[in-house]
Amino acid sequence: MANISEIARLAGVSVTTVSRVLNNYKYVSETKRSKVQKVIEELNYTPNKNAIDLIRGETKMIGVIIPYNNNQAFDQMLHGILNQSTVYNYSVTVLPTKYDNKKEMEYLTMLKNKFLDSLIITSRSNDWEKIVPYTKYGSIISCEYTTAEEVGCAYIDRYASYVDTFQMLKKKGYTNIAITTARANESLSTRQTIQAYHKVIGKLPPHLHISGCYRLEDGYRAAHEFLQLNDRPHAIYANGDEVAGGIYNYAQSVGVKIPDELAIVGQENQPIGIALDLSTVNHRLMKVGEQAFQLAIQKSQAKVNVPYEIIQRSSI
Amino acid sequence: MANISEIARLAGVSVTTVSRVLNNYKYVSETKRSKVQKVIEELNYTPNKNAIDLIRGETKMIGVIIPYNNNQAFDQMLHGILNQSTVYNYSVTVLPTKYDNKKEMEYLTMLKNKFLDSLIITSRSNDWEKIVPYTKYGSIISCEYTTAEEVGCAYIDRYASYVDTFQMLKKKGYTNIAITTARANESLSTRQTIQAYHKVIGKLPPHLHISGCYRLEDGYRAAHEFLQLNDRPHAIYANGDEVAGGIYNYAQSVGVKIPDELAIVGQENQPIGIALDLSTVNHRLMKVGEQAFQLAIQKSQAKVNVPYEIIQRSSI
DNA sequence: CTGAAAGCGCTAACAG
DNA sequence: CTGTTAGCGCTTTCAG
Repeated sequence: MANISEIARLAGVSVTTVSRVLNNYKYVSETKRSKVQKVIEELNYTPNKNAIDLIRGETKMIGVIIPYNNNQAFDQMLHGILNQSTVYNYSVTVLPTKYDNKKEMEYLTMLKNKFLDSLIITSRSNDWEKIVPYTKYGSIISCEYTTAEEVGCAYIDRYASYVDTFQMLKKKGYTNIAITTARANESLSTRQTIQAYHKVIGKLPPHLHISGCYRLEDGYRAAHEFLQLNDRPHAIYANGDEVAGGIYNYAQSVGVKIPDELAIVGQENQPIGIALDLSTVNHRLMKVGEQAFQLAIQKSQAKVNVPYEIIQRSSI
Repeated sequence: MANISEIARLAGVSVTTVSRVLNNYKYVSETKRSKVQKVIEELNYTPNKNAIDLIRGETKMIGVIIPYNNNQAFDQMLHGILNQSTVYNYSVTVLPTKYDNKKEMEYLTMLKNKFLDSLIITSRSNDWEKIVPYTKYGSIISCEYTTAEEVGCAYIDRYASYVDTFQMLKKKGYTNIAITTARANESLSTRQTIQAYHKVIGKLPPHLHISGCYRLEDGYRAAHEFLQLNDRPHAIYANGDEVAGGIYNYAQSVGVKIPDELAIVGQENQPIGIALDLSTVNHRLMKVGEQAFQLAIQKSQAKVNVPYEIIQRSSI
């Protein structure tokens, strides 16, 4: 394909001049400018992005690390990022890790090899000490709070949100409260959920916690297990609305009345929760994504707190 | 940051040798190889991807055009693509158009400027004549059927699926059938839905078609309108399970019995439909995405049909 | 206002 | 097995 020197030759000018009209420089005579433009049109020429990125040392490309690429929560953050990216003319590449440490490090390398200008981490598996050194190569933004000062964050105060939720449940008179989580103790959110439980309710009996919950079927499974306990829970705080929906469905199928016999609270205010009229905690993940994007392009190290909201519906 | 010639200098070899160890060439003496590797470690060196892409003329980057970045259907295809991309070591960049013709053309240019190796189009707004010329610069794969032979397709036979659905509805005895769609006549699926309706049911009265339906609230709105008609529909074929869920919810809220007074069929077999036990047509969009990815990396122009499946639940 | 020339960081003939 | 050299396609001094 045609390149800049061919354009220059055909237009009878230097490559510099061509580069100048390409980049809308002022000091180019109208004669030459139009001549160059004409040749560009004729040859249907488009400058090579790789060459430009190489020389500029900048790509306008931002990477988004997500553990799972089919999870409502991470999708929401991704959508927030995508919304902003189009208005600021950035490209976004999606980097799924499945919480594989090595994969995650490969993605961090993309910052170092100049492929990415910045990286947004929605959830990570490597320790921060492993990640922080890469801030030298580009800005890194986290969607979970971290004390690492080189890393900007757009975060929700999950601990506070969990405390609030348990307090609400307690105030409503629910005593035997169960929880579901995605990953087990390797996950910060899970640890925070349990901490909040300790603080508000007391010790969490192991049989009232089921992890490995991601989607509807997991909710079914969890409800099935919870409901066959001798002292079955009066309320379940699920780690997402889809899981909560599964719990609801299972409970219905075995004739357990919601909320009289079982209260349910989900998270993230998803359509399924709206449809089933489930109470939920909206962590405004899309807003988190939008904020993260802003921090990324500003190469900011600020810690921005995104407020959450408890939405009460009839499942409680 | 360090570059290849610095490594060469420090290791006391030529850049070629460094390049060779970087790319695992055979003919490098163990002595030099380890020496080079040592320097690379010491300097914490990573080769610049832009330089490599520039010289290779290939980026292992594939773009995915989606109209909306928060739509269940397009998300599913994206997830299929993402699933494959990690196993084949490709990167994926998401390109949201909002059906803006100009934006879409900008994305096509990314093929031409060597940023993208190939492009998957989940839904387009420009005419194929505008798009096809870009196949010269990289492979273009469509997730909707097209006769353009330069373009590979991973598609579902939507027309057949719509015909099947209407026939099922007819056989069940439903007579007054309404539909919802996303875009109006500018969309191929909408036109195909209407065609299928014509074929199976007959002329589609305008008041039995509501477009602009994307999510739960739109389903509410549509149901509200449909149910206040004098001859209100006995069945609604919605263009997605979320919309179907909204219809269901609204019907429930006004005491309309499902399916006795109103039958509902959705599309895409989403969690919300499972939870509400809504019948649906599963177009296996994730599989479509996976297929599209395969065609993309094989630069294939094949037309691959992905079979759909009608799932009957209690809403019909 | 214009152009020559020196790179950006890497790969790949080609000639040993 | 190794190094020299010529690019990939563009931007940007620098000197007119």
